[in-house]
Amino acid sequence: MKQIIIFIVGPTSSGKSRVAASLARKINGEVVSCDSMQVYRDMDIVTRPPEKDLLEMAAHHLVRIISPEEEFSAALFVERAKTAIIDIFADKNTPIITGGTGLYMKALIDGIFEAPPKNEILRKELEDLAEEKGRHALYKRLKEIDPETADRLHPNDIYRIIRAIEVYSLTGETIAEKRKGTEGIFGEYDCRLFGLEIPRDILCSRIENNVDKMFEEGLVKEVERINKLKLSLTAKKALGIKEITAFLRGEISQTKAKEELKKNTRRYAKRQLTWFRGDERVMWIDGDRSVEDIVKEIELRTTN
RNA sequence: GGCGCGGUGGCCGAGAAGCUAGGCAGCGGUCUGCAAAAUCGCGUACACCGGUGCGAAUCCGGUCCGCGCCU
Repeated sequence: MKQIIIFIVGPTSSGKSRVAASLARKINGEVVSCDSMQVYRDMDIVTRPPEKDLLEMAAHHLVRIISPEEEFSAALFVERAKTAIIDIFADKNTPIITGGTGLYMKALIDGIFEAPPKNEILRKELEDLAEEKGRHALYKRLKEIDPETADRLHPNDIYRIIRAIEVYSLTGETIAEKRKGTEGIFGEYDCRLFGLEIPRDILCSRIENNVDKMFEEGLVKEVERINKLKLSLTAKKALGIKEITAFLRGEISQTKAKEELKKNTRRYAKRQLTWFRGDERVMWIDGDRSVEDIVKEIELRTTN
């Protein structure tokens, strides 16, 4: 019989962390965070890692493990998450993977193909080419080497077009080919995916409250502090940095910065929903009720 | 009460007889090494009622509402 892994997904502010920690305590589980930003240390107001009481409730993995100056990626996540899962099973506990980073989740569950990491020189070259001759020139190039992937991408999606060309240039194998042979942990374990569903208006008001709280806790000071670091490209993308930096530069008012952050967080939540809604394997459960009730339902649905 | 100006999709805003401005917000989607990112798609609205035109958001008359000035 396969070992069970529980996944809890949902948009930001849906209460995943609390549910995960409570569930972990109840069933001898350990939480593995699947979050591209909570891996970073020293920026707790921006990334909002699980609160202290939750960390005390159960063991947590992949939370606050690297410096904001370090780069992170889906592939690095998968590597570390797999290690964590093995360790947890070794302790005879149940892994509870929780988080809102859809790509990381998918990479772990369905696999991520073996390929070298980004190559700055090559990327610069391709970016320059796009600058000079336009995005369509790059798209055309991809179409020649990997028509299958090109068909799946929009000609303006320069970001992925570059990666696709990069992978081919570095390995001589196209993404389309590589994808065929990759598998994640889905077949290896009995994966149970749960999604916390919350009415959009309630979710939005929670998001707004959270942003207000972040300001009260000293968001501005924190961003001022971390801006002195050489933030990695990954860490730099955390919500709040762009907005507060604009305020610190005097480009916008603090009120405006707050509004922008709320808006961008709402949009982020929407994109997360789009991501998880598309996965047929996710069992959606009502997230707008007490943590105990939610935990109970997950437990019930996991045991049979 | 009289005169004038104006009422355009959730908001802002152009157009002044035929050629569905645009922006913002919102909604939906895509996603394989920066993903809290990047990227794509989606709205025929012109206050109301009549009239004149082949044709009216655009012209005419009236009604209502808002603003301003006058008595």
